[in-house]
Amino acid sequence: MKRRNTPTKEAVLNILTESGKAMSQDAIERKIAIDINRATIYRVLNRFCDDGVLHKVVAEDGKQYFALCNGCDETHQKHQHFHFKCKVCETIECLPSEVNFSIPEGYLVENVNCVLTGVCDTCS
Amino acid sequence: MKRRNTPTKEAVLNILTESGKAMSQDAIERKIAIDINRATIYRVLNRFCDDGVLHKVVAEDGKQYFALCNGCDETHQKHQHFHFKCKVCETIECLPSEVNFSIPEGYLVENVNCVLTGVCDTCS
DNA sequence: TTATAAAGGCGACATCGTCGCATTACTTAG
DNA sequence: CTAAGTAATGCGACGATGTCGCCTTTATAA
Ligand SMILES: [Mn+2]
Ligand SMILES: [Mn+2]
Ligand SMILES: [Zn+2]
Ligand SMILES: [Zn+2]
Repeated sequence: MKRRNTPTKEAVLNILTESGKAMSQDAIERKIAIDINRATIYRVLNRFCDDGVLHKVVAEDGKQYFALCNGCDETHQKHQHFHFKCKVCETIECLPSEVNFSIPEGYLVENVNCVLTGVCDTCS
Repeated sequence: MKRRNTPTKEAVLNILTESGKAMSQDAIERKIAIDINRATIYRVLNRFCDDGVLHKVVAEDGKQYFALCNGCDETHQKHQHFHFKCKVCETIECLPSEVNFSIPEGYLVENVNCVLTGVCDTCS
């Protein structure tokens, strides 16, 4: 299963790089120049997640948002940082703040999904 | 808008009290004795959330889970504790571990949604 | 250039949560 | 106790989301 380079991959990655935020499929589709099928965008995004290029966040709206892995922990496959979703501008960004928690004996944590919702600095 | 006492309300609250976990609409519908419409269950749950009886958690599957407010923040605005979802038994529970974070200047946090996913002690 | 298989387009599907509207039933005033 | 007022419910429908199957297209290497 070797990856191939396609215009779609490149376009999606460019959008996410330029924005610097976590974006949903529909936001990417709206922002992207070329016309890409919805299912294809999801497949591209999920492939990037599998390859450790992106990571996925599920917000309170139940939607999936995808962001570049900048300094994410690759060895543990965890992205243990907080995310912030502004309810005004609707953008989601990765916060530098790390997630720290304690769990009961015998529990095994495999993934972390932490989203704070509110108003960002530019919107307040 | 005064609340009324109905068999539906009571049944839903009983289910959630007995389980002691956070439950989704479909799980409640499956567990409940009487037959209640899907939309009605959601309306009951959302009303309970408005009244501060329940709180809502969105898991990585994008679904909403509802749990009793036991010792939640008295303002009923924030429920700043972690939640754990076992990928084996699919149950979600409220953890005692509080959510602590630092946020950039000018940001205002209004809600917290933190879900850890993995395997619980009974399933491991 | 050609064979191989990864990637994309398209349609379909299941799920989830909400809404509008007509009906039911809880509450309370009388 | 009865009846009016209105909260709550049932039902159908809807839009949004994410995935899958199948066939076609295309990137890549032999
Ligand atoms: Mn992130
Ligand atoms: Mn909780
Ligand atoms: Zn904002
Ligand atoms: Zn379990």
